[in-house]
Amino acid sequence: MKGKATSFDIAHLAGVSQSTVSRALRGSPLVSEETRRRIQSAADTLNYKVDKNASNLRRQHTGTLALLLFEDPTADDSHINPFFLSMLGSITRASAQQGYDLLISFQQFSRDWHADFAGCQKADGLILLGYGDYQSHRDKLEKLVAQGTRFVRWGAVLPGQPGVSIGCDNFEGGRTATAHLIGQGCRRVAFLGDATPHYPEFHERYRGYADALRAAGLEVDEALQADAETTERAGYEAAELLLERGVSFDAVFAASDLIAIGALRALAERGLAVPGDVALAGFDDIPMASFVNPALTTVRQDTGKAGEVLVEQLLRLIRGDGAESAMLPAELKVRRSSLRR
Amino acid sequence: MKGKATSFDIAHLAGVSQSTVSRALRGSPLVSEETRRRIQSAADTLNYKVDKNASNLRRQHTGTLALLLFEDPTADDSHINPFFLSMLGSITRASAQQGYDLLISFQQFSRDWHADFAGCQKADGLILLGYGDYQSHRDKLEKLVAQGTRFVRWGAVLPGQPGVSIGCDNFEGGRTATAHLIGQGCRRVAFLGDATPHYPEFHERYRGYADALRAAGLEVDEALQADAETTERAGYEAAELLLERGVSFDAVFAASDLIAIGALRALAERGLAVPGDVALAGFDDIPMASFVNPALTTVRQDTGKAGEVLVEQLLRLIRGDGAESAMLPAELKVRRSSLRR
DNA sequence: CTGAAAGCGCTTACAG
DNA sequence: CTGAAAGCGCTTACAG
Repeated sequence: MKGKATSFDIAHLAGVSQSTVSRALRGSPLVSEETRRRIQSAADTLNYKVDKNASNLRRQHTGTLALLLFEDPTADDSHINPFFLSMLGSITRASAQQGYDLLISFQQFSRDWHADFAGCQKADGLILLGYGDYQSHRDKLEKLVAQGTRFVRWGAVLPGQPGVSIGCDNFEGGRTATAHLIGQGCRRVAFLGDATPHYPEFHERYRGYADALRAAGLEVDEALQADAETTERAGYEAAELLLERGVSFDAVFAASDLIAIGALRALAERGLAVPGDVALAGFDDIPMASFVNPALTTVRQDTGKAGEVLVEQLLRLIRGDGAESAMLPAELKVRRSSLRR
Repeated sequence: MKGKATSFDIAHLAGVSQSTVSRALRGSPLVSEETRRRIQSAADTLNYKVDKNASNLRRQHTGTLALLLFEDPTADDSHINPFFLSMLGSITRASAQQGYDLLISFQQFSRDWHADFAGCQKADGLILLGYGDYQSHRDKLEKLVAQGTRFVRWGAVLPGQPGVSIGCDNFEGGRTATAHLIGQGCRRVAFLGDATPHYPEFHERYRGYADALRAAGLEVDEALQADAETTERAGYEAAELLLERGVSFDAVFAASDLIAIGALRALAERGLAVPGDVALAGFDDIPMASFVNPALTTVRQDTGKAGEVLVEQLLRLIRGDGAESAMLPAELKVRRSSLRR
């Protein structure tokens, strides 16, 4: 095969000007049916495809969305967090449905990522996904806003945040899960996960947890909380820490399923039965959650819906329609790990 | 902020020509250190980024790789096959490491995908990932080759295939898993999964299965095979079919973990104990495999390695170095689901 | 409805 | 080591 066909080649073949080829192929109503047909068939025989780079350069637009996936550098890098993987799938689908390509890029929190994508014309807009220290994140978000970069982020939805955020109702999720554990007769409910404003999603879950405890007339005991990022290992270690502290507890609410699954292993190794000795609940409803033994009670985040909303709001931003932050419902999924009666 | 800065803006600011700016920023050795510094600092203050579209158009290159993910349209579309998700993660990482962006695109087998990416300058090369009917796939692969499109595919590695294929040693994986089941004392080993050349990966696993049976002096009984695509539901249904046939079996080798997990559920519902009544093994080692109860014996495909090799070979193709098909080792992971003694 | 022409923002021979 | 100029392949006012 010789070099790629251009619009000039097909103009020549169809006996029209190159401008008309361009118009015809972009579906302009200005072109007559007959001309359009001739051009189309010429394009087909030459196997012509519009050059995206040229088209994008001219139109100042890319037709692609970029997904920036942040991973905590301390996470064991063998596997991506399954929750994000699930989001990735749903975002990919949603973009495709809207006719956009999706560019995926892994980023580390520390890096100067905010500059990399803003204005280099790789994408019309950005989707930010990932946990991590929000305080350090925030500056970059503000720069993004200042630069006029279109972006939406997945995360906690709180007042005063820069840009558009989509997230689930972490507070309500935490509250419901904890209330459920209390409803099972538990009185000493531990919380596994970071509980500071640095990690707003976990913090909201923690606030919901504390709220449920107080509503039941129970004390919020700091000795019952242990930090953990979202990995199985961190969950395992946090549970061990709790055990070593010697505080008594009859339930664990983990800020994520991965943490819960790690805790489950730690508890089993100490001979503690779930749910018999300790009732357990997680957060996310990753695919694994229903397969562990016992099946894990958790708060489901609807990743399918999340992807749709993220893409939809980003496209609104791109079109200049104005987008809004939104909070998606979190749904308690009761499984065996928390059923004590 | 006003419109984006161009190379002319920074040329003006640095007091040089636009060509020099371009050279300096691309790291040409022709530019003096001092000039380069001045240009760099001008670029920094104007927050200048090279426009990818323009650069790519001029250089006739994109700096991005496209991943075409094929999903069987009959699969329940709530979740992507976890094995592919894992591959996706590893491919993303590997591309990033090589300085390439990754464009992800879901495709249906039926669609005319082969034309969509070839020559439209969206990507320098293609990675094809997904199961499905190979026969219908094949024509398109041949067209891709004819068009000179650079691509590598994940799949069975067999003689006479168009293009470069990377896959794991499916035959050996199937053989080892089956031999292990036989070693556990099983004599009637069922195979769950399509076993025709239309699905070459499964077919290879089936051939390995049959080989192990014969090597042990056991008969290959067609009544012990049931078709299934890679979903939990299909695995469940295939196991049910087997049960309804009334044939006796004391082990199941499933062509994928998802199939195995579905079978596990079907067996449990009939009151059959795994591994007590039926020993079970799968293929892939998806994250879930170690979390089901009992933990699933399986053949591990090293997705991390797979992504690296795929990207590496594709880049060789792009550079014109010539790439070769390669078969990666498959490793048996023995867990509780197959241990009868 | 169609064509001639400008221009999107770069890269890279060519000339000095 | 640097600059002036051509050109990558389109899209889109402008003129007819």
